[in-house]
Amino acid sequence: MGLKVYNSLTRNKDEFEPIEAGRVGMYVCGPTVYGHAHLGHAKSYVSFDVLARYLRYLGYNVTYVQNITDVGHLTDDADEGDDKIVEAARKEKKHPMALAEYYTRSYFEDTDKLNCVRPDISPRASGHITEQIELVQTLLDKGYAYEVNGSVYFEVAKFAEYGKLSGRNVDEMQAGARVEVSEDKKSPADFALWKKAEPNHIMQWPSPWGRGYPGWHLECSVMSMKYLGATIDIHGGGLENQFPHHECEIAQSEAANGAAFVKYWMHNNMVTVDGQKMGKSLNNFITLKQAFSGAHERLTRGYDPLAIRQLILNSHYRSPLDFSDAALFAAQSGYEKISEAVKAIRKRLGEAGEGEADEKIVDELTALTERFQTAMNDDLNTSVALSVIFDLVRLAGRVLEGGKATAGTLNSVDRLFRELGGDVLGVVKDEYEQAGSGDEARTDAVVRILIEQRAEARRNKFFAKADELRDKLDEAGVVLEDTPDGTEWRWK
RNA sequence: GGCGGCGUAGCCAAGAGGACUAAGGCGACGGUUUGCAAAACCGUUAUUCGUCGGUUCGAAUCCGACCGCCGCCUCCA
Repeated sequence: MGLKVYNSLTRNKDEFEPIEAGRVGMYVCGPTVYGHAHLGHAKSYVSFDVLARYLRYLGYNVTYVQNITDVGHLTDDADEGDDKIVEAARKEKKHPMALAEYYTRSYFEDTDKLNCVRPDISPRASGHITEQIELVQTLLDKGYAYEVNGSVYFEVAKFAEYGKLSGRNVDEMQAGARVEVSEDKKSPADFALWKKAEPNHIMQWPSPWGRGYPGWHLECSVMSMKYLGATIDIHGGGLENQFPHHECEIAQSEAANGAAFVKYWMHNNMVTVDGQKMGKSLNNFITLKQAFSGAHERLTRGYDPLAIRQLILNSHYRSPLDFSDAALFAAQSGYEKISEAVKAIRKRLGEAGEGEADEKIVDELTALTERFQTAMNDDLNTSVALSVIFDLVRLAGRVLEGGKATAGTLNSVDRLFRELGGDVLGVVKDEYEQAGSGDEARTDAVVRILIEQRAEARRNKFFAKADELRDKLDEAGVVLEDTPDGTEWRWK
């Protein structure tokens, strides 16, 4: 059985078949860089990162494009209001491009920590103004758009299929919508392709219709077309962008090209914090940097970025995910459990003698791999895939327990951790930091002196003294573990 | 007002008509191990899937009503 993905367009789990055999072009809506990325971004980027990783695991040659929106995203979807970047730049007293650059770097910093593989291309909207103007001109030439006072709008009435993705009927929507209608538009549903810029507007470019800037929806059409062709395999993004953003992309692209825009539309569900929508006004808005450091009043501690990644993968990408301190804490424990198992296997691997892999173990590993693939093939059921990793952890524990596992067996276990846990899910690292460099080495030396003191006390059966040392180290954040090979320590 | 989703153990979360007397994680508890711990391993922890009805030989899974929660249609991934 091959991969099936839920296609928002067909509202069905469709068999995945790329347009061109062996190659996949995927485009995912990226950040508007006017602030630090938050937990909501993380769910989207991690979800699609796993999709790209799994497609590669299956052997596809994937080209992953994700835009960086640095112009054109207005604070108001009724095509009024200011550009988000410009507004934020004004507040931070920076040039808009400096602000965009700052938050673009911040975005990559955070997604790198989440172990998201970088997109192959991260095109900037501001770098594709020429192409955007060309698309607007094409739409005008074909009669799908009209110009009013230096702005150009897409005439939704001309595109009969408008609404096919989101299942909305434009006429029915008008009644209760609170969208204020611009006087320039023929219909409230029409959307801006190009906006006229006032003379003092910082970001503006010359165009056939005067100086202005592109509408937000335009960039995704233009950049996906430019790098992936008129029809792409997968377009991903957050559910909240299904309407109007993606609907508008379809209208522009298909009207201009006369060809289907996207074969598989995939949408990830939203994030809540403590059961409520995350919003700046609710005081539950948590950025990734805050989640990593713990600098937020809703959090009791900082969390490992990969623990956050694991929490995201613990539920399905199409299910809503609630971030709470308790959920993060549980994910952190679970993440550490996996890490410790991988480290233990690799440590033993360094000491194990040569030997073929145990056939029984190999059979079990094969069964686990099959379960993993079946789960992932079913619209990326990462929750079950992750449970397979935990079964692998238990298997690893059993393998180590006997003390006489061969290098072959240990290698097989480690390889599965690397392929499934690492390459696909991204929660197992290739290398784990080892104590032994810089400050860590000095700390290690000091802790070892205390460990030796305790060992001395234990040898002499002064257990009270030994326990006191252990308790005090614990208070200082150092946990001791007595193993057959001596005492190890780690940070609490 | 229009559209959509969800409600599974103390918590997080899979499962979507019969292999379910319901995965996995966290937590808790018991055992092995330990001087005692920690870690690891083994085991226990939902006779039941919001409530009430219906369809069916069979329902957590389908249908209906009701209750509760959440989201989109404004900013937001």
